[in-house]
Amino acid sequence: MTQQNTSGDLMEKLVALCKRRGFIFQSSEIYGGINGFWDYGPLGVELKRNIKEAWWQDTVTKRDDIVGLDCSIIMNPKVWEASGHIVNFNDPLVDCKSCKARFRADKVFAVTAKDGENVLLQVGAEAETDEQAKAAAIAGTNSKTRRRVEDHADRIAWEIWRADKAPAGASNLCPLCGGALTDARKFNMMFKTFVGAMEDSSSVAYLRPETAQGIFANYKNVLDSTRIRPPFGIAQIGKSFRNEINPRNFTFRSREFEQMEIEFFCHPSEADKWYAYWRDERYNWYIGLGLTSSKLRLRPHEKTELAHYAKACADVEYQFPFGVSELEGVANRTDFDLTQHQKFSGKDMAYFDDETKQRYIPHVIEPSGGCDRATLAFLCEAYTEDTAPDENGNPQARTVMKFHPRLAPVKVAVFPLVKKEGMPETATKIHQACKRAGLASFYDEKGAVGRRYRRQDEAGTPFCATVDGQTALDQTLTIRDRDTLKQERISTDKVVAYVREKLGL
RNA sequence: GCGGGCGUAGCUCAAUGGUAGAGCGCCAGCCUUCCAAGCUGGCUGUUGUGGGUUCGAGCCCCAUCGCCCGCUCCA
Repeated sequence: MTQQNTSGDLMEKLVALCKRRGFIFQSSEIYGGINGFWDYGPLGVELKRNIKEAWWQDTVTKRDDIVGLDCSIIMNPKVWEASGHIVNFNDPLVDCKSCKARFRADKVFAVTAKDGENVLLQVGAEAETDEQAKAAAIAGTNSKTRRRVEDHADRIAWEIWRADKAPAGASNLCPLCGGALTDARKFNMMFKTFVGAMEDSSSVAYLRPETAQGIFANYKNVLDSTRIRPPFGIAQIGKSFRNEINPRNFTFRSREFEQMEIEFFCHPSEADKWYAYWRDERYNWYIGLGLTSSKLRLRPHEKTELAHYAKACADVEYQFPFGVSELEGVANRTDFDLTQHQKFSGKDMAYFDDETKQRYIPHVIEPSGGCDRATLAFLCEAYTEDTAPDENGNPQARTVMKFHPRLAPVKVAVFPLVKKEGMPETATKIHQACKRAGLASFYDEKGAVGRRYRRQDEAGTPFCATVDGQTALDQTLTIRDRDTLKQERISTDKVVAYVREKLGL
């Protein structure tokens, strides 16, 4: 409890800082906001762009076996029929909490037989009517119970209800394993819209709930338009939409979010190998960008946790202040998706290997990461409170965002120590040189230099270059490290090279 | 979705049912030769929104939106 209160404070501070410094705003805030949607401000958009750029560099640009793609958000609705997203869209469903089986709520009944206060029988049954449910319940029980029910038929009180009409507080039972079922609900998780001006059933379309299906739908196009061959991957970054019942935890569960997904196609016999490869590769990617390994976990899914299409799955999880939650899932989706699309589209999805003369539908390993979740994790990781000495040498509280330099929204800030003696002019020139060199640079001459340092600390700027009295004499300035507060004197014309080297560029 | 808490200036918070305030920040200047607190002046509100009660509502009532916490959920 204490820990959660502390954590809550940390999250509150982070949310406040994000708003104050322009990382993240609530969407449509002037109209009272809208639940589950968020905007990235000037610093936030730079941070998020840097994360996406790092991902693209590391998964596409630096590799020979992955190509990129950018699909439309709205696709032919048949895509979602094939993927399974649209199944039973309008029917209330219940899920078994134990065995994960799913049923239409109007086809599952709870049957209870009571002899006075004595419950003889309480089961779930798949059926169309009350009578069928009762019959199924009797048929499914053991012979002893069946005899008691039949012998005392006149004393037995039957309670039978449909899963979507359960009395308040009553829970339904799984017809297969006897486990508890969730409440009945509609899975209208996809945002629905209409293509064209007419709003009728023939024009219904959906905002994609994942970018993956666009990749599967283009798998043939990529094979035919490039000379890439399995094992190979297709990567995409893009927005997806899910009408989450309960958005929560700042940007963590949003209704509009950005995904970074790879679908990696390989021979079925190599799927396990590639699954292990990508699981480790993706886990290490986050560590390389500064998430500490003690807060990062790689958690393999239990068999019962696996979705129907997955043979194996592991989550990269991060210990957020509000709990351990998923950043990315790496799944072995087998040939499920391509087979589905082959079935629904009638197009052949098999790949013919000229060397082995073998024809097969590739299996797919899917590393699927949440860009906004990664951004939030990097924000949480970066948030640090420490102390720095003030002008009298007394320690003062300091808030600093310790972003990995590669992700920092601003790479370098350039200051004149004081606003006179030509220092602003010199500093401006250096600032301009940094910008020309492609470094995100910020110029500030307002107020005391200590205040400017602190402002940059909150923005997470790794380096501050300060022009002082000595600059005019020997063309050197001080460059200050965000984390250590240490300063070095370097030549004014070395600022770009210095920052680049520290960024690892 | 259920239960609880909260919503006042950019931020943190005050204000018996009776004239909406403070600190910080921000802006303009001054002073400042290296780590936020010096000086002068200035800006800021349909008290989340909509109704209702009242002579009078930031305060009481209802609804609604949003945020936080706990359950639930996350094919």
